[in-house]
Parts: sequence; structure tokens; C-alpha cells
Amino acid sequence: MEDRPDIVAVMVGIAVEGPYSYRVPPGMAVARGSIVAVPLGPRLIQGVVWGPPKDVVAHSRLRDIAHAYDVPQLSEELLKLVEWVAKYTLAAPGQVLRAVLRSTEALDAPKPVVAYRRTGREPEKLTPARLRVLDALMDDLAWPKSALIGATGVSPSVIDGLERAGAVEKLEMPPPPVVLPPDPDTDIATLSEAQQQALAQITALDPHQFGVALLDGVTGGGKTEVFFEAVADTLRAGRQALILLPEIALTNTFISRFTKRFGTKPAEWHSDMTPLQRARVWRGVLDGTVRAVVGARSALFLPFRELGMLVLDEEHDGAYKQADGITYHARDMAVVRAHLSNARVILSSATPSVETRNNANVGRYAHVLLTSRFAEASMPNITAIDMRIDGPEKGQWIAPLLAREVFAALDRGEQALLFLNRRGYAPLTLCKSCGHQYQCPDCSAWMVEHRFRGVLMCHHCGHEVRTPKVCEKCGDTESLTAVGPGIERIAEEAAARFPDAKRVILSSDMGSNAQLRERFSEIERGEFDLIIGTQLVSKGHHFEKLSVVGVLDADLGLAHGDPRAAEKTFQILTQVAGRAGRASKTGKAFLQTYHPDHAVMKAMVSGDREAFYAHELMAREAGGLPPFGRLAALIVSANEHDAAMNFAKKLLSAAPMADGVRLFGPADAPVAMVRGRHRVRLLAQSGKDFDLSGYVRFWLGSAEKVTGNLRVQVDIDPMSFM
DNA sequence: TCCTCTATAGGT
DNA sequence: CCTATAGAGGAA
Repeated sequence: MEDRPDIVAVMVGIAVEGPYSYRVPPGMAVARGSIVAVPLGPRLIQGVVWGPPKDVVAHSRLRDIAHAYDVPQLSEELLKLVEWVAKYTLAAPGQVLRAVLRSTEALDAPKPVVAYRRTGREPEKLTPARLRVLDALMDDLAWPKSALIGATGVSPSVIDGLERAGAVEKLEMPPPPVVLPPDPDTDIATLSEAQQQALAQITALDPHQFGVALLDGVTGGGKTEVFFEAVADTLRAGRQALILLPEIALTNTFISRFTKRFGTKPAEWHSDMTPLQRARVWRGVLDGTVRAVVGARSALFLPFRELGMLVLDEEHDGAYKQADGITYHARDMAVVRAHLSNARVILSSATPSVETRNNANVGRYAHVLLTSRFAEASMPNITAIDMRIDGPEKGQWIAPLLAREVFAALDRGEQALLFLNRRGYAPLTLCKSCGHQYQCPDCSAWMVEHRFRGVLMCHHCGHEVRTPKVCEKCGDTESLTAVGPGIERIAEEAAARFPDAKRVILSSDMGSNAQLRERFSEIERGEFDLIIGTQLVSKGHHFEKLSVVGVLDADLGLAHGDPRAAEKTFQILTQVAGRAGRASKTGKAFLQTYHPDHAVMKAMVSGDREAFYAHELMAREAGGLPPFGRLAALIVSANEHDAAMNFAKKLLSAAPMADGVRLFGPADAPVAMVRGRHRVRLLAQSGKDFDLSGYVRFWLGSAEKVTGNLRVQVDIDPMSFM
């Protein structure tokens, strides 16, 4: 290959096949990892210098790099991560790079802060307001304008006037760092013996080598203190740390615990940040001023330079799987990133995913069990209520036994929680006269009644109609019935049964994230005594006074037959039940179920989680399912069902032969229609050591090209096995 | 014939 | 991803 230092390959942040070649204009110095702006077609676009040009085809149209940003280069490790994720998930590398270049503003020079300083010259006219400003400036320091206004209470024009009079001068100062560096030695936790042992096992992992620890212990058992100390260890070693949480668990409580431990707020990274906050954190991570980040899964792609520790709290959580755009599982990609940067990983959970448990079982991950005296006490007493025998009367959803227990808890001045993983008032609206069921016109899903807002709503696409009074099919009045309970309906029943309780409903559609965080704080302060909530309440909150938990529909997804449903049900039930009882008190949890003999229910009631994992691992191994095999799902979608199905069939017949690969389908996807698009699913299954991504890439490359409104989406390691 | 809408290829 | 453009269909 010809040596042309003036031509480089640039990966642009869009979904193109590979890097493009650009000329480096004279006087510009770039290297692999440099962030640049390049002309692409009619516009400028951000990209990253990837290295020497791949193709030596001498393009006559070769264009110049427009601009090299004055920021540190992306690390080699991060570029490798982009390539790895692209290859594994079958996304275009440029598309993955987009996840890295998330903040376009971060690349521009940070806006300086305008500050004012005394010049020493006295203004001719001295008003009281002017005097206050000059008094404040007597320390001869430069005050940022906003601080000066805040301290003196004058209007901005007073300061402008003083400047014109020559009494103060305007300075531009570099903005302060977005957060102060966390101090690993601020408030070192006093760990219990069990916690110390757990920490010792984690710190026994070579800090300069890749290593994964599963931190396995009950909710409230003190896992957070342990991984905070591990983070402190990393910070002391001069490396950066990332703590990932499921978005919904990113609460004020967690932030303030971090703040207390490290003496300063962590840099945050999640969806409801302003572009400016985003930019400052991104830039700080890249230039190394930000040492620790607490964030949601997308923080995985932040441009850390010296990442030494990744923590995934609640590692089993489904929120770590990203489904739109590039499909990746943050847990798996975190392990990959740690591998590339010789960092340590802590996967923390009370209910580890079956995959992670297996990795611990076979010794690939260190299995750090955190047990404590408290842990014993904090495991609630779990009772299954057989709804076939001991269920409530028709039209009610709270079984008599559970109702009695809630009463008793309220009497004792404790809190009770009613959990139902279903938003809205009722999942189905049915006409008693003609049997008509209200369905979303664009999705294969029932319209869920939200009585509070007076609408029927599709939970897949958000389609809404006013709640009808007359059946749209037969025109009958007074014939429409709400079938089944949603959380609003439970709240209604609770209001009738426990009228004196201070009740609160928690559901993700009941306000902004900020409002929900506030609700949680109120509950923690004990301002409510009956909490009625969806999945939201199962995540990472400590309610000291909570002693009774009722799970109104413990069967969750068990009925649908997806092998993964058992794991998910087990995890949610454990998390919810674990809300009951803390520290000194043993709580009680009640599971309303129609399948009291199911392995999941039995494991819950007996408290034998090992039995559950053993049972589940055996079933997975027998079926060749993850973690003993690999899966890839191909979702073919189109405006017409036939078009999707026919193409899927063609795809299937074009599938290359490969030893050990089994293909299933095509079949309608679990949700057969979403937003008016019909979805058909093919599933490929292979052994553990087979490159299934490579196989699917080859398959799609050799198959007929998709045209029209057809779309093929690849999901490697799908969460659903069906 | 010209215009508007939509689907699609191509970007170095 | 975004945009220019080719091609289809519609009105004059």
C-alpha cells in the first residue's frame, strides 16, 4: 500500500459500511482517534480518524477534512469497542460511533464564564446598589456575573453601568468543572464483616487486569456500600469509574448516597439531561476531569480514557437491553469494554440473571456472596395465595387474607405495598352485548383503559381514543365492561377497602421522572402508608416502614410460555417481595397466583433460590438455550402481513447450511403488529462456540435485498426466546 | 408539460 | 443519518 500520510480513513457518525478516505489539509495534524468534521455530500458531519486509508482507489473526489476539534483523541480501547459492538450486533460501525459522539456541543470550546473584578477606580455617581456591588468585590476576586447578582440582589444593568463607568472590568474565565473530583477518602464506610470479606474478594482481582465479580446478595444487604468502596479503590489508583443503573433506579437517593460517600455529586448521564449538561459531562469524561459517572446504559459509550471499574447495579434488569437503533445488552457490552481496557467489573444483583449465575458457577466470574445477619431478617416470609381457592369475590382483586394483612400493618403504623405490573385501569374493554373487544388499529394489542385520563390507550404505539360510551360495533349503550385489573383499578378497590390509609399510586405514566423521584422521597419520609404501584416500585428503593407486600398477579408472564418468563417472574417477585421488612423487622409477602405449584412459586415460598437456578439452568441446557447456546432473532416487518411472511419464507430458504445451526419460524412475532407494521420472526439457534453473528451477516449478505417497506432487523441475544 | 409526492441510493 | 434525485402519478 502506498504510504500517504496526507490521506486518512475517517469513520463518520452515520450508518455507512465502513470508513471513508479524506485528505488531511496542510498544517492539520490528526491521528487515529482524532475527532474531526468532514464534508459528506452537501453537509458537514462529525467523524473520527480511524487510521490509514483502507482503499487506495485514488478518488478524484477526495475531499479535505474540514476541521479537527481541539479535544483529546478517543482512546484505542473505545475505537475497538465500536468495532466489536458493530461486528457483534450487525450494526454499521458508524452507527455505533454515533452512540459515542452523542453530544455535538461537547466538542466546541466550553463557553467561558463572564466575571467582574474591581478596577479600583471610583465611579462618579455612587448609588446604594452600586455600593453593594463594590462592597462585594472588595475581596479583589473576580465574581461570575450570576453570583454577583445573587449576592447583592442588584439588577444586571447596575453592573453594566459600573463597567461603563470604569469601576469594574469584565473578565472571561474558564467555566468550573461540571463536578468536583470525588474524594475516595471522604466518608469511608464502616463495613460489616461480611461486607469486608466481599470487598476483599473484589479487590483481590488484579486492578490492572480484566476481571468480573458477581456481587450476589439480598436487597438491602449492603451491596452498594461494598461497590462504593471498590469504586474508591479504583479512584485512588487514578482510574475512572462508571456505575450503571437501570434508568428508573437512577434516583435522588442513589445520588445522595454517592454524594455522602465521596463528598461531591457524581457526574450523571441519563435521558432527562439538558444538552448543556450532557456536553459538560461528555467533555469532562474525555479530558479526564470527570472521574466517576453514574448513568443509564448509554453511559457505556462515554469516552473514558482510563476506565478502571464498571459497576452494573441490578445487573439482571431488562432495562439494560437496548432495543431500538443498535440492539445491545449493556451487561455484555460492559464486560467487553472492561476486557478492552483491562478494567474490573462488578455485576451486582439480588437475583442474578441466569447467564451471569452460570458464569459464576463455572468460575469465569468471581462469585462474591454477600450474606449478613440482616440479610436473614430482611428475607420476608412469603405465602402463596391460591386464587382458585382463596381468591377474592368477583369484581375484586385483593384476596381476603391479603386484605387482612394490609389492615394489620396499617394498624401497627407500618407501610403496605400492593404491586401489579399493569398500568391503567383495565387491560381490556369488552362489549357484553356483542362480544366486541377494543383493539389498537395499528397493533395486535388490546386498548388499555386509563380511567383517570378518560382514554383507551395502546401500550405499544401510544394510540389513544376517548373512552367510548357506546359500543363501536353494535351501538349498544351501557354494555361496555372493563375486564381485568390495572393499577388504577387496584387503587380504586384500595380506596374503598382502606379509606383511612394515606394512599399513593406509583406508575411510570403518572408524571415526569422528576415528579416520580419526589414521590419516592415522600414515601421514604413516611408520608404515605399504602403504596400501590407497578414495576417502578420494585427497583432499588428503601422503604423502612414497609412490612407487608401483596403481589396481585404473581403469574406475570408465565402463561405465555416463553422459557425466559420464569426467570423474569422470579426476579420481579424476589425484588418486590424484598421490599418488605428491613434490618430488624421480618416482613411478609403474599403472592396471588393461579399456579402455586409452578417451580417459580415453590422456590419463592420455600426461599430456596438455589433450587430455582438449578432448575432453570438444567432446563436451559436441555434446550440448548443461553447461556448454553446462542440465539439470534430476525424480525421481518412490512406494511402487509403477507409481504413480511413471504419474505421471511424466502429468507429461510436462502439460509446457508451450517453445522449445528437450527432455524425456527417464520412465525408471527410475540407482538405481531406494531404501529401498523406486521412483524414476522425467524430464530436461529447455535452452539455456544459458534459465531452466530457472522453466520447471520453472511446469510443476509447472500439473501435477496430488501426493498420497499420491508425491513429486516437483527436481534442478537434476544431477551425473548420465542 | 410541469409539479408534487415518495421511495431510494449514495455520500470519500 | 440526510439529502438530492428519480420515478410515479396528478392536474392543466
